[in-house]
Amino acid sequence: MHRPRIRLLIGAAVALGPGKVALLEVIGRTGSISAAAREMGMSYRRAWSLVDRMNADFAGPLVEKVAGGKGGGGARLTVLGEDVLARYHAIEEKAAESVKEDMEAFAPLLKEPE
Amino acid sequence: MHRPRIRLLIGAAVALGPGKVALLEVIGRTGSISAAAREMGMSYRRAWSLVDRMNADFAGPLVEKVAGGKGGGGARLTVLGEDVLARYHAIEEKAAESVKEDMEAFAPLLKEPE
DNA sequence: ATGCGTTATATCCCATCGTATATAGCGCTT
DNA sequence: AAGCGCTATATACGATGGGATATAACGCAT
Repeated sequence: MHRPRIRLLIGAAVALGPGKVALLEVIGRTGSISAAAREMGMSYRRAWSLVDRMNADFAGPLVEKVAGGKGGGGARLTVLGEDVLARYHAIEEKAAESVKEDMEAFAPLLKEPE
Repeated sequence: MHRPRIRLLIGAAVALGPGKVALLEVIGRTGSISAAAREMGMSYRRAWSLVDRMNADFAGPLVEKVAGGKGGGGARLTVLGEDVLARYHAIEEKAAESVKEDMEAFAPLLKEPE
């Protein structure tokens, strides 16, 4: 059974979706952009550019980056980053809950992937 | 103010978002894919391919197409198409309502586009 | 039979995106 | 000073998407 999910679009261009959120979480857990990229199977360049875009799109940086130092450096979530993550999850959970029934009615309209 | 929109995802792929929904509505209103494309400022090729993908992704066609005939032919929404549209709007409305407060708390975290 | 406007399809071109790769900069550790 | 691993950045290459254009197929109207 395929599980339809929801992506919240904010404005026209800025969309914080499951992908960026997952990246934020793995960065927070590993303390490194490159480690997160490896774990998620994406190139470092892509992970870095996603982080850069997020840092530019929000009121402040979501990820604090350190080049050089102990272990070569690293990255960690800012307070704003943690906050954004928490609020996103709250929104996602509420939306999923309120829409549960409709989604179940919607699902059978979709073609079953074999 | 940022108004949240909803995008429904099947797994990784996008099943239905604001763009396709708008296209469906204009097709339903104009009775023509090409007329809808003109009105929405997109190429006929793109409109047609979007319709084709939707028809393939759902349990059945959402748009019924007629090549040739009175007025050259046309396109109209199927019963399934109307149903999908209605359910999408219901989902969007409910989700937006349930998430209203959180979105208002989320918005100031975003950089204000000038 | 011809014309009309639509659907249907193919081809070419350009912009965008993402991977892969290479290189530089950084600061702690040794 | 040298090494390490990470951030930072540039370049090249391939894949993808979408626009523009051209052409065919279609079926009703005249």
